[in-house]
Amino acid sequence: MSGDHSHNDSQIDSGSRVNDSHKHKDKYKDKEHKHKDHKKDREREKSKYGNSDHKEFSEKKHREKERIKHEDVSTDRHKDKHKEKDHRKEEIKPKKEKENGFASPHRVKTEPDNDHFYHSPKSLKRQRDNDETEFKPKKIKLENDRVDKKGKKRKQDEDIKPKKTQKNKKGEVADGKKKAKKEPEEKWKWWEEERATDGSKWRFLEHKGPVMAAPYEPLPSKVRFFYDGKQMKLAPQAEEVATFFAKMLDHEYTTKDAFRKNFFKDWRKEMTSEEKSKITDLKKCNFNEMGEYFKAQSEARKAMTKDDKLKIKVENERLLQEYGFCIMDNHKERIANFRIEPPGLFRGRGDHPKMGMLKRRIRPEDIIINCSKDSKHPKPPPGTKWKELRHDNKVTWLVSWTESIQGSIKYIMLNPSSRIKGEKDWQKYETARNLKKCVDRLRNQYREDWKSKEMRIRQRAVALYFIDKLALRAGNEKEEGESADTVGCCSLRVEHINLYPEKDGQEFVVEFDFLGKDSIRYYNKVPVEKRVRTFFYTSILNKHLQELMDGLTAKVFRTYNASITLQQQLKELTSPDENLPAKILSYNRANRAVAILCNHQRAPPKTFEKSMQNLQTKIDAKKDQLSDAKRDVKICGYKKAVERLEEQLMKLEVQATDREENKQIALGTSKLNYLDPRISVAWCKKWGIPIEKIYNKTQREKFAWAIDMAEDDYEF
DNA sequence: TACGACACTTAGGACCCAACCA
DNA sequence: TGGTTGGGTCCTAAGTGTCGTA
Repeated sequence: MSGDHSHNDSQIDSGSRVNDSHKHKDKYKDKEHKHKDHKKDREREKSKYGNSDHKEFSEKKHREKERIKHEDVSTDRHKDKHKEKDHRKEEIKPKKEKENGFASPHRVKTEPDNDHFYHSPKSLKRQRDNDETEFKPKKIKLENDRVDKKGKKRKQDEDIKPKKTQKNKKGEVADGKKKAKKEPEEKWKWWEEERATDGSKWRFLEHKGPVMAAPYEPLPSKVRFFYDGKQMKLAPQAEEVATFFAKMLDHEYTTKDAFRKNFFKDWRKEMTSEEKSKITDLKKCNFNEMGEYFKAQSEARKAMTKDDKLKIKVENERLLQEYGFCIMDNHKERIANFRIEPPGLFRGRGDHPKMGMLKRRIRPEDIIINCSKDSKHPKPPPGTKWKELRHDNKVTWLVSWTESIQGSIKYIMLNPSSRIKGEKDWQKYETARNLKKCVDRLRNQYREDWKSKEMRIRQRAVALYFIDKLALRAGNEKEEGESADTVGCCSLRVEHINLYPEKDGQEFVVEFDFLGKDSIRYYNKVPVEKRVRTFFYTSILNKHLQELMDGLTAKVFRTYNASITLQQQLKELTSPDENLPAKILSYNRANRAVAILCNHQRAPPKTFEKSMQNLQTKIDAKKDQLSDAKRDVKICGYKKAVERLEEQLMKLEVQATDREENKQIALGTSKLNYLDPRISVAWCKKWGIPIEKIYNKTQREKFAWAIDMAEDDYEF
């Protein structure tokens, strides 16, 4: 271990190790490599489909037995090691404990109830026939499909036997045409139907293929490019790439060395040999006229007449209707991204070594189409061919291609509101709920493992402890130089942590300071249990986790801890006598607690200070009005007016608090990806909050399953 | 068992547009 | 009526985790 950890030596156990350099990773690979046990995987795949149906147990309550608070003692502004984004991080992460008793990162931990609480996973088990070779929809059900009512929830053992087919089950394909028309408002409740158990993702898939990027339109001749002060006409290929740069002139990217270097290198590849011999220095290139031209175009677009704007809208709508939906297993489903990514310059995040490289244009010849054999296949644009036409129902994607920067595969897939995504999401939260029932056992075990004689085990246990306690990401290995230098729990290196036997009056403090996903800084100082002063594990934990609980991986801890924190915070923060805005503030605060835990940040809005000022002005004005009204009430008795003003003032103040607290925190990511929506739905039902106050339309579509199935007593 | 390819989820920022306000 | 604001949507990068193969 050659790493520079001398500053920590006094605290570091002789067996300890933080990944000290990429070079040393390999050393550990031999021992801690990933394991594959296919048989086990298959078994897991099977059992995964059946998790507990919470409905069955909603009567039973979990008792909170233990609450471990990990206060965040960190308030220090820290070193300017990381620039840019770091500053915003700096201000939000080391939050002091707030009035709601919440400190970042907040932990609320509960003990598992007895295992009987969770029933066998039959209830979610659904099957499709495996032997049905010809599954062709005779009737396509739109979103407004009618679903036979069979009570609110499926019963525990109702689906043990495989249903013949969806159509048989509902009897709709054969005879249900009229029914479908009768109740057009009713949405398809896929969550009341059976699931495939054979690993297939669909039985029938038909779509129109992707919308290709618009072809390049050469610049009008009046828009000139100058090299070394002299006008120069570029051939279309080089010109197109030049316009990518010109469109970004106002962006900071174009000042960065790596961006310029990568761009210039790739641009030259697109030049004719004559252009290549002339254009040898990016500094001598003048793209200003191009830049101005695009600015003017965008201004013109903004200034278009209503009519012209409407025409564009109509055309977009037409494209959406034509390409934005597919037919999957009898149902029309929305596609998430049906457009092929247009060419441009790669905008990696953080200090990305490939920023500025040319993202080349994707042609039909690069595109793989996936659909049913017996569907109407999408046609490539005239005179072209798809790279491949595939019929793989073991995957969910409709279209794929390989991008030119990292060589990774891009996909067109379905919208979050689709059955295929919803089922997976539901299952994710069920796995997290399974973790809830054994989390204490796991916690006891990793604490035991800290004492292990084997360094490997100690490292693994400490990594798990931090993944659990701090909701860190796993931190998979990455190829050096291929992307920004970011890390997660298992790829932390010595320079990312400091250990203090005592700091700010606390014993055993670990200070984390590293760039995580998207180069978002993670800064945190945490007091830890004594034994945890030392070691980190450098390789994949998931094998171990899999042994501890079926379906358990490192990221399940994030989901679990996020959801349990929301539930706990909602209980703590909601007071029955609060009015609606105050309750929503409480919800947002609970949501915020999770966002802070998961380190979800955003750049403060550019107009933040100003908009806060405006709001304050309004508040002041309202206060004046109120005191005037209070004076008048004595004379004229307009009590109602005073009450109204008080309420208005309260609303404004709540709004200001909420906005201030939210300055650098992004709530959306946790809401969309980590919080079991049934917790929010139950909370809304319990307190009579309209669900629209918590979820917008898109979110309601995504979480339709949860809105339908969760009652006010749902327990995560 | 090691590794690369692949599939899919999670993520923040850009952009658009409707509501609101002066 | 024009400008501003902020929520919602789109975009696509950047993660996690699994699978197939040698």
